[in-house]
Amino acid sequence: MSASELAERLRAVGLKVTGPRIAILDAVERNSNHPSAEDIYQELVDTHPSLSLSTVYGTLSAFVKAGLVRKLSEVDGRLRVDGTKTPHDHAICRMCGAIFDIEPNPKKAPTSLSELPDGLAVLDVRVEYDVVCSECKPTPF
Amino acid sequence: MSASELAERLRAVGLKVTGPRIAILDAVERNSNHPSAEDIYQELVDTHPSLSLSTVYGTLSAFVKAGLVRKLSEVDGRLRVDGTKTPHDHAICRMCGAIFDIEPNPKKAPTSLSELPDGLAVLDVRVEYDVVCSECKPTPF
DNA sequence: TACTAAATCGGAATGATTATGATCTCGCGT
DNA sequence: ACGCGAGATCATAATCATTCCGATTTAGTA
Repeated sequence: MSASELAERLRAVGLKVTGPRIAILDAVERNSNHPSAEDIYQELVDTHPSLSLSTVYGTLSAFVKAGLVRKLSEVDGRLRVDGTKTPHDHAICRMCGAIFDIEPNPKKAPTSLSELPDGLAVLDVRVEYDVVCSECKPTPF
Repeated sequence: MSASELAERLRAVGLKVTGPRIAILDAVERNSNHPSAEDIYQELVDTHPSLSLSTVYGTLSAFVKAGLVRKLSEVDGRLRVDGTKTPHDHAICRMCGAIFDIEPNPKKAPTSLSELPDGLAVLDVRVEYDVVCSECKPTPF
């Protein structure tokens, strides 16, 4: 996606367009490995030497609030984000930390949002499977 | 639940029966507010003065591995556990951190385990709604 | 082009969790 | 009942992802 298209995406959600934001949004959407803040920083620091890790944290936080990226549960104590456009579920291996994308079964979606009680305004839904992947299978417990 | 019943539960999953473990299992199952490790420690330290916070962490970890309690996503950077026997979904207010129990709609359960690809062995499933609760509603963003 | 609020930077501070190593104790076998 | 050994507990220190801070820079507007 070109820089001007990325800039337009930022404007569309009311965020100022800056160099770091374009670079980070691009990196998050390009990286389908559910990167951590540190992952993104390491991926960008070569081409953006002045980038600060604290900017990555702040920018990701702004993106999550704006709905540009989704936040996963922490894995191994690290925040992980998902910048893909089509929501899907995740399976997280509790042995090695690998994250697998799981296509949600549309007929078996989680409780539909309108059925939630009271005045809860829903920002996002996460469906996560704690698993042991085939790599780690030999000693599951 | 009596101490001997709690002890039996521990034995059933292959865990040694100790004073701290009985106290922590009791506290987790009694406390329906999805407590953090610190919450449990504070709840028990008066009656168990020698209890160590690190024991609470280690014991909770053992309980999660044994399937006695479930782990939720971190809220405000803290681990939260759920010791109730009947699994249910959760709505987490991202403004104030409150956690609400959501009764899952049985007709709309998440992807059934047998449909997961490959050799993934499923330990647990989490369905979590990020919400803004009615208390925090006025300024949702 | 000047102004202002917001964004960025770098480093220090925070704080939940984990690691460590020295006791203690449960559960088993004698 | 007693002793043994593996595992549990304790107290403290270390870790490290994340947040906070004040100073500086910059985007967007008039």
